[in-house]
Amino acid sequence: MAKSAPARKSTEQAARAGTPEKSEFLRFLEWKKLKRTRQRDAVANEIFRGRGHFEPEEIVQRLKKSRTRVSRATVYRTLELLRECQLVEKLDFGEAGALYEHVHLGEHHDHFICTRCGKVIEFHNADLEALQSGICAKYGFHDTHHSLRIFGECRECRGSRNS
Amino acid sequence: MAKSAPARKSTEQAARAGTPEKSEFLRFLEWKKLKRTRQRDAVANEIFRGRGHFEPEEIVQRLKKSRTRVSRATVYRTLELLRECQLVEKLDFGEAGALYEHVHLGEHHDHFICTRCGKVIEFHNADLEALQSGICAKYGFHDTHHSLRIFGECRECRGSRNS
DNA sequence: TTCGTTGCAAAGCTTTTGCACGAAT
DNA sequence: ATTCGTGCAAAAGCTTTGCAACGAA
Repeated sequence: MAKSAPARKSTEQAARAGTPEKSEFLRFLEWKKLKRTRQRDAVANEIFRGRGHFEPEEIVQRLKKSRTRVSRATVYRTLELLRECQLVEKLDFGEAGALYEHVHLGEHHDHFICTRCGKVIEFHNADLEALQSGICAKYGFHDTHHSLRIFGECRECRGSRNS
Repeated sequence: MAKSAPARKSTEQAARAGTPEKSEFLRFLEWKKLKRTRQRDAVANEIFRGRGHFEPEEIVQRLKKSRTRVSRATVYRTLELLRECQLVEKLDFGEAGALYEHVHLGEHHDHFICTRCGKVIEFHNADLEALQSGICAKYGFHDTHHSLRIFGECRECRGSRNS
């Protein structure tokens, strides 16, 4: 990609990057004076393509099937970069195991995690966000991001209470 | 401990257990028909003694210095039991590493995690809890426990903005 | 050309497990 | 006596790292 004339400005490069998240990543690389490589592109694309949660190994496997081979080490190294610029978050759903999640720019959400069926449900509530902001202000804490996980039983599992 | 006449009822045994968390644990063991052992007592005591966060290895080391030797394997096995009865929670503070936390009965709290100095600040807000309950109800989700982590900069770090 | 980046394989860590011995009821 | 729990050491994962070759700017 970007095989024609190389971009001169970050905005140019970012503009043809596909998703806004990808642009953000490219901007981050530039800012950090890091190089844009085939591998970093591939990892980022693979992650930004999906909307769900994933494990590092999953990305390694998916890429194995694609034309761009990326080593496990590089996947981990790139994941770390994506964490640094907050495009990816590490989650921990307890029983369900530790996962990563692709953060969609400007689309924060929280999670319900059903401890019976393992389902992860996303939700968003503006009042909740507002209240959290208020609490942060009260404590003089400057919130950059946050994560709320509610564990319990989902509606379906509650319905079929037969165990 | 409990060297005189063995307890007949859970309440008896639990009554002289020290902290309410410890009682809860003993009740759990009884309920699960598991045995109360020197090692399980030692691990639980060590955890309930502190109020902070800890890593499994920390408990192993602290116990190494005490008179009750407990193997690493047993610490992990006991930690799993404590998780089962929700007396201990696994947290994930990102940069700061994955930790466990001793859950104080009836004293739920959330966390601010300063990504600059690594400090973890606990807070509690009743409105927030109420709002969360409301959201759960709306989604038909039965909340058993939840975890809110807010990442950012604490007041002190914001003040000394010199980097 | 010059550094940063990658791949590989080795090393590191944390956590889990099989098994024989030991302890609790 | 039984049955469950423990310690040990080996095994498993998962993640990180050193180093020579490679590739982007």
